Amino acid sequence: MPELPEVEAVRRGVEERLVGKILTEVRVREPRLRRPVPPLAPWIGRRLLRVERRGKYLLWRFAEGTLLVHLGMSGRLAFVAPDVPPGRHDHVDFLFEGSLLRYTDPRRFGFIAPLDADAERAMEARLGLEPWDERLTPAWARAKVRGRRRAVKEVLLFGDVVAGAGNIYACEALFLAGIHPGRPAETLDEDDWARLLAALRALFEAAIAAGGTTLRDHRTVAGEAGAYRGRLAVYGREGEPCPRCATPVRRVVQGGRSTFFCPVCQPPERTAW
DNA sequence: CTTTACACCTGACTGC
DNA sequence: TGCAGTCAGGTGTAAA
Repeated sequence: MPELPEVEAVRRGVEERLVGKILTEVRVREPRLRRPVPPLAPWIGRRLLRVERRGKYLLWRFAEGTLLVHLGMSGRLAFVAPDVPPGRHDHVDFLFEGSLLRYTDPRRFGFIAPLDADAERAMEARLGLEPWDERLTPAWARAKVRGRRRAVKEVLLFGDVVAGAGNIYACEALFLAGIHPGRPAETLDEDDWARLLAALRALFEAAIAAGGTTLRDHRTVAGEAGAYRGRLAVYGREGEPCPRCATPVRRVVQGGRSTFFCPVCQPPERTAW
């Protein structure tokens, strides 16, 4: 589910209500997430200083230590009234001085883990730059993928150039930039990267403003669906007319995942297949 | 180094 | 209705 805009919508909502508050209680009903939920008792009594986002990861910065939260494919965080009984997939409750933040995750692909300095360094080494990082220039991106013949769409998903794009926004950004998803990453010149980076930034900004894209699971922490879905140009629209040229949108499979694109607005040139 | 395969889970949908 | 098969917004590991 959640890509950068959805995680950012959750980050803002959590920060708004919980910064400065103390974690007073944790209830773990189902510890079997993608990684087992660690003992959280030591975190009780700690004050939450701020909530950061890095790619699709949430970093809960406490006065002592950091908790890393990832929502996986179907994870949600939502504020609920303290007397609402938990449902089948409501795995963890966090109580902060009367506010109940509930973690729900039907597929259990998400995780909650302490993040020490070493683990954070390892994460930083693996992860690409934030879309708005000043170091993320067309020249930097081009150098980063030198020698990689892998398709640009798969490189976007891997997230080691730009962090935060998943399947929806990778497809949408390539459409906005007019770049064929199958082009080997190393064939993009600086002009291509300039358009692609600009497209990603504009797309993420618009999607964040709309509260993200809800296909199925995503909700803001207030429980509202994200409104960006209706603005998707190609994702999930196989056979429908391209909004720019009316050519039917095509679907192909790359790395086992669906890719949607317009064969006219995103001309093939040199493709990976 | 790169690429591929697969594993982790449940639920929604399609076709028979 | 039911049942089997397919697909889904994401990592992370192992093997080739």
